[in-house]
Amino acid sequence: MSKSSQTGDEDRRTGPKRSEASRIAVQQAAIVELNEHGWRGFSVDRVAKRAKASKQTIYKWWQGPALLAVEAVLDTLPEIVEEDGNPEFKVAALISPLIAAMRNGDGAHIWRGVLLAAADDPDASEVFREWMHRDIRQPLRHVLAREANLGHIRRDWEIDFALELLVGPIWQRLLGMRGPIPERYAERLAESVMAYHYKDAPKG
Amino acid sequence: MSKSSQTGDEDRRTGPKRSEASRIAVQQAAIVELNEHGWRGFSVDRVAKRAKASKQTIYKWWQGPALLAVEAVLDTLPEIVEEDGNPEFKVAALISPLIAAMRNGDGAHIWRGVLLAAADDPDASEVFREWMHRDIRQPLRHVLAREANLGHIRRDWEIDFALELLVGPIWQRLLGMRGPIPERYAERLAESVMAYHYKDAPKG
Amino acid sequence: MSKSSQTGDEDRRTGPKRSEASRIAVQQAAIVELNEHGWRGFSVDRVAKRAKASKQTIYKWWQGPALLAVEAVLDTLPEIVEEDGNPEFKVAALISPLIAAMRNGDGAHIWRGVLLAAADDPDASEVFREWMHRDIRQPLRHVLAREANLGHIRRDWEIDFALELLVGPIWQRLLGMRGPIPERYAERLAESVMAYHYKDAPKG
Amino acid sequence: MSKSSQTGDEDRRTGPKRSEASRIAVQQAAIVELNEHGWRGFSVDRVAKRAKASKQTIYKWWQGPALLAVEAVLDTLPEIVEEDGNPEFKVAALISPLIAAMRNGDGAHIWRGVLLAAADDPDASEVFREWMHRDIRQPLRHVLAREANLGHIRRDWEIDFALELLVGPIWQRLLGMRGPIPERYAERLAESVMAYHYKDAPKG
DNA sequence: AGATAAACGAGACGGTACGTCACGTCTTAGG
DNA sequence: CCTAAGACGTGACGTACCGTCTCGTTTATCT
Repeated sequence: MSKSSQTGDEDRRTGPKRSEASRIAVQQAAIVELNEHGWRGFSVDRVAKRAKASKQTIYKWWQGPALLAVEAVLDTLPEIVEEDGNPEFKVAALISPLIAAMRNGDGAHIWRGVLLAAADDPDASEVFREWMHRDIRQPLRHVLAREANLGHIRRDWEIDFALELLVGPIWQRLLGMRGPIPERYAERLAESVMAYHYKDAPKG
Repeated sequence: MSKSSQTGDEDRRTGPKRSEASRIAVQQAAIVELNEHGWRGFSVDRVAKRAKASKQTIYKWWQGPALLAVEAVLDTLPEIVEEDGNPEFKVAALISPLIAAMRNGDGAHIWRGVLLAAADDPDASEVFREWMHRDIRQPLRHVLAREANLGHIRRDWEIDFALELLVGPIWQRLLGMRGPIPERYAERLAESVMAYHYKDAPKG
Repeated sequence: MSKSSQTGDEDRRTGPKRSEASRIAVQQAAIVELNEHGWRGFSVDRVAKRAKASKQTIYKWWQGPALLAVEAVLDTLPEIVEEDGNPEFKVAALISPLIAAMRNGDGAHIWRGVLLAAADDPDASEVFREWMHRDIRQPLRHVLAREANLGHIRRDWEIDFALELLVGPIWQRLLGMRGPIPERYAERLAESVMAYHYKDAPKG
Repeated sequence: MSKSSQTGDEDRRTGPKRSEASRIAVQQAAIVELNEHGWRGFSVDRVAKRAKASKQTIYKWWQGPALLAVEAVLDTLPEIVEEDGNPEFKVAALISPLIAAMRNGDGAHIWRGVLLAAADDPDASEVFREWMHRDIRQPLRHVLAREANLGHIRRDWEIDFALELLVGPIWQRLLGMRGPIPERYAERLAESVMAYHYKDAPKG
């Protein structure tokens, strides 16, 4: 669960705790709504009605529709696991859960919504950026740093560019949205990142 | 000017013509509004008020806020010009007007709005996609096809992937939006496309 | 035809005359529209479209929708004819064309619209009032003045009250509008006027 | 208060009640607007602005501008009180609150608006008709029925006609609207009703 | 026979209001 | 104190009509 949906304080003393049932109902409803109406038609009122929750409760735990949508979907991603293999494979592994999610039925539609929600709202954007930083950029830096021939890729802007090469094309796919995501898409993106960086690598 | 804001028929015989002054006022107002309030706060009412136009007129010529925003900005892009030079340079030239626009003052903010507007609405998305197809994908295909070592890049999905590698990272930049777009960005994207495709190229 | 739809000047020198065909088409269309949509939904745009006339033409000859509606209907009333008979009969004759019109198919609906149109707009109201003055109040005054026993009914407010007794109930019918106008309605109204005034008459 | 502005259910259990302050502010604003702009210029937007209420709230409790106007004014009428005296006086008493309201400053203007609003809209018309039925027609029937010499006035259409004689002239006054309502107007109308019906009465 | 001018169809335009929808805040009552 | 239910002010949506205006065509009368 992301930060903003946590209580944060541990010394709360009285009254009932936050209802987990309510949280789950709201997030599930949010995903269904995002799928059925897209980000454009996403509405807190409808989520509340569907989840049989009150708007007050939603606004208490989420700052607004954008954060609600973004967190609801991000919370469904699996934990990141360190994979073994050659660096290309490791890089591909960073985005393959994302790509798997998008291939899964309405996944593309939903993730499109997330992207838009994140872009619409500064706070949601921040949450999204943090997720990407933690779950993709950080591991990516590790892989690149440890890889013998790419040890020279260290500076922030270099990592940023690698990240852009890795995930940017996914957004283009998502926004253009023609047909399903092809096979081996993650692998090809990883190859592209590698190809760009190896060209500067010291030959050996 | 994009398709939907043209009359299309040349044999209309009577009645006043579409007011060019009104069209320009509306599109300029739209850009200002997009800059000041972002896509989230973009409102036809305000555009109308600022342009001293009536909502009815706007809705007559544009289907809604999304198309209004997208066209207003796309119409400001310069015509595409064929450039000379090596293939990498030619590819970079395809996106450098876009990148130049984004570097220009509020450009990034505005283009972010365009991207969101296009993603929010199917029709705006279509207009945006057509623009990209015509102004970027088509020339890209030409460059790749003529380039000796890349003549094997022919199939649609190959072009699509090259396109994704070329523009995807820009969207990631735009959505993440930290700091300005670095120097030689277009060139680096072009290099990345080339690096990926040359790796499959028959060695010569 | 009422005043405002006449040209008024005889020294026009050049150009075509007012098109009678257009005038008729517009007035007929107006009546149909008044019937189909009531006064609430009466729209110059639709009248113009139905009559294949241009709005400009309509606004040239009529000041606005209210006058258009009122005149269109008033122009369908027959000329007033002096009738013979006892005073009660003569009084009834003053309103029987009106009542006949209201009984005629959609007449009630249409006249309801006229009443509303007249009340909505000062100019239309004036036209309506003039019609009533000329076609009902004036003849009514004559009848009352000539009738032996009612010669004492002379002052303006007395005539006005008689007029109110005579036509007021019709408006109440029109606004309440339950069921058709009963038989002998005009006669009963005339009786009521007489009954009220005879009670003050010098016995003889 | 009229029917449509009541909640109707008494077993609602949770949530805020309807705000009485808002209801009052809206109805008062409605009356002021009706007075200043007449029915023609009556606009929900302006009422909302003046009452510092939201359009949504207004549309929640009133079906539209017509019902808003009609109810706002009808709600200002005093309760009906049974009066003592001869039948003529009793009949006059039925309409004297109405006539008093019309004499009161801008009353005529406002009531004119009510009449038009009621005529413009079927639902408003129904509310108006119900009010008239309950507050005028019903008591009128009682008075006529109990009066020795008029016991023969029983059938619906007879009552209806009496009602038309009684209130119709008021509408004619309201629509023609020249000068103030004269003195003893209610009494004269009552006399007229009586005069008409006594003429058929069995001589005693 | 032009030239002149008005009438006319079509319809674009700036406005204002309509009736609906969503946001985010606030109020009430139940657990 | 958390929650469901939902009323409320704010403001945008997309549509309809008003009354003015500009086009280009079609008559009539005047030179």
